[in-house]
Amino acid sequence: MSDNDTLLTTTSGLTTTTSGLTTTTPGLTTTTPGNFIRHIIDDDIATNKNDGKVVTRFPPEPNGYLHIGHAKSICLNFGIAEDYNGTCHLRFDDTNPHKENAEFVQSIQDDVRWLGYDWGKQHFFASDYFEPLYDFAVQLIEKGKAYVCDLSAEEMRKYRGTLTEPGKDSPYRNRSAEENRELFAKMRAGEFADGSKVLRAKIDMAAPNINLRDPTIYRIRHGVVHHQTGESWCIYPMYDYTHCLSDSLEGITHSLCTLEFADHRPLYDWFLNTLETPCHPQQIEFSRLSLQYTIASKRKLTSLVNDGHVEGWDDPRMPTIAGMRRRGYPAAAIRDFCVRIGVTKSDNTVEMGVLENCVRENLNEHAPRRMAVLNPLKVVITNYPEGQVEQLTVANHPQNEDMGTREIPMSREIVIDQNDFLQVAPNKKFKRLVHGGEVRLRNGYVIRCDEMIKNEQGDIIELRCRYDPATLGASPEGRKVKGVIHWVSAAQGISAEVRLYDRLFNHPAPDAAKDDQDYAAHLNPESMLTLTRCVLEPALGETEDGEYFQFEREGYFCKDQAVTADHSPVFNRTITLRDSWAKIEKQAAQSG
RNA sequence: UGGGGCGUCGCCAAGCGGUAAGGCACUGGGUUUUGAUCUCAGCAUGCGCAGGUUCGAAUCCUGCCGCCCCAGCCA
Repeated sequence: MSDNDTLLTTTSGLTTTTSGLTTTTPGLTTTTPGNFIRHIIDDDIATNKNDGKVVTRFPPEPNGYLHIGHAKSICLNFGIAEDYNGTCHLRFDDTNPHKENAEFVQSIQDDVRWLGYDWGKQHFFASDYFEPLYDFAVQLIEKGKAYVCDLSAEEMRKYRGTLTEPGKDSPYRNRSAEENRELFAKMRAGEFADGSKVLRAKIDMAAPNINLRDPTIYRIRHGVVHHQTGESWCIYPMYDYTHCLSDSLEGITHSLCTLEFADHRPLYDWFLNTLETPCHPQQIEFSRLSLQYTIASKRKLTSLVNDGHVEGWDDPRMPTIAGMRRRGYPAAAIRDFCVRIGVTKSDNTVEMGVLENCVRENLNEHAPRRMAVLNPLKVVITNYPEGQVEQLTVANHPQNEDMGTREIPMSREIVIDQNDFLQVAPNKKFKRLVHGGEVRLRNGYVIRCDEMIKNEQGDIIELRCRYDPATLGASPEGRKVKGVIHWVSAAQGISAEVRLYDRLFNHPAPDAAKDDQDYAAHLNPESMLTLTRCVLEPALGETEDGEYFQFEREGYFCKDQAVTADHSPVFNRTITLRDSWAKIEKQAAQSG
């Protein structure tokens, strides 16, 4: 995959439910919407092409972490393999040791596995084929279809011609097979300096498709230690040459890649037609994914990390798989997203709302509910017995009894969120607590605010309220209390740090300006807000990293691996709850 | 003035000659001890434009227009 690339893709038959065809293949029933690639495969199976087998592959280059665009490709390739009872290989396209490393190889494996896919024994490296690839090159030379060229990179560019003018033959184009074989052997033996020679396919310097103007297939690279092959090679094959042959060697039937490789297909086919190979996979191109408010170019993601704009590849604001995992996005939500966006050949930019909807939908169903106060305001219940602590039994999920219950303590002093109290209601739709008004404590009693205590600056620092003992699990007598707010008993609550995340960029297309500089100017300065005085209900005291919850009325949160200096837990806000109040507030403000 | 790809609702996306699926978003109603969830309803006489073929065209033909990709010894 490329440097600027976004890979993309969709669909998978995992646990997602979407409308669409229900295909029953031996052993499994899935509901995965069809797409043009699946239609092609259906036809191939109908005509018994490849003996009805389906073998795909996900071929990342280990030069960075996987991002949401790769998720599309992973779901497409592994999803198809699953649905057609085929296999999907994980193959690292590691032909450029200069940019690749073992950390990336590891992270890619972790991410694919986390997404829910298993390549079984089908784990390969293009570098596994360096020896056979070398032999194929010799075969090309013997057929008079490749030659060693001494032109410099710059000269080669001049000889290549332009988009509208044909190129011209290299003066080295007609070397004999013997001479080429000898020269190529010396290239491998390390007798030539970097850049002094390359091996080129001999095709057609006047081809309208520039990829066919005698493309380079081997270059010399001394002094780099390849993460898999060490220093055993000083010549490395190029992508176009390596990919098709690797596919063939592995018996891939359908080689799915992104649109920009469509121009390379003639080359893909040329190598396979020219050489004696095991099989001829079919390359099919689909469009990459663009997600609003994010960038998906590995080059730029790398610079976000290296320039310190984020804290690492797994920063919760990053559109990387690792970042989304740490942010708390469930793998199933990402898979669902990949199914929903579809697979086509048209350019597309998906709105963040689609991904967010997938995350909320999944979390709403699976996240246990808890109460947590992010911006605490002390409340003393004046008529509540001093020293008394009640344990209230509350449901972990309002719509799913199977998720059980938990106990939450209630006492004379509690904390509520500062945003849930206003001295005077700003409009008639406001239904939280106001001075002199009533509100229900979620899962608890109805309280009335009698008094506000302020500091010298006039800030409200404490509320004095009374509770109605008859309102636990019951409506109050003769009046309606519409508002419900969350709270935590002050003495029993545990302190925590909560990180509120927002989009990394404040421009829908930070990538739009093609120059690599611009995107940084669109970084959202408020993409992370850290709250350090949060109070969580006791049940949140023992949680594992990665465990997620809905903090009622606030959003979905996930326990982070970090811990504060005083050993308090840290939670990341995955996403807020849908907020129709924000809209009402705006309208109310306009209409009074 | 080269080659390749693409244009169906704000964003995705079905459709493959028989009279515009679905999702997200949005709007309005109902339920609700999360302003959440859930639920009901609405949301393209129209498929880049213009002609043509046909009883019938988003689907076929012709011609335009627009957008994306390609001149790495990157993938």
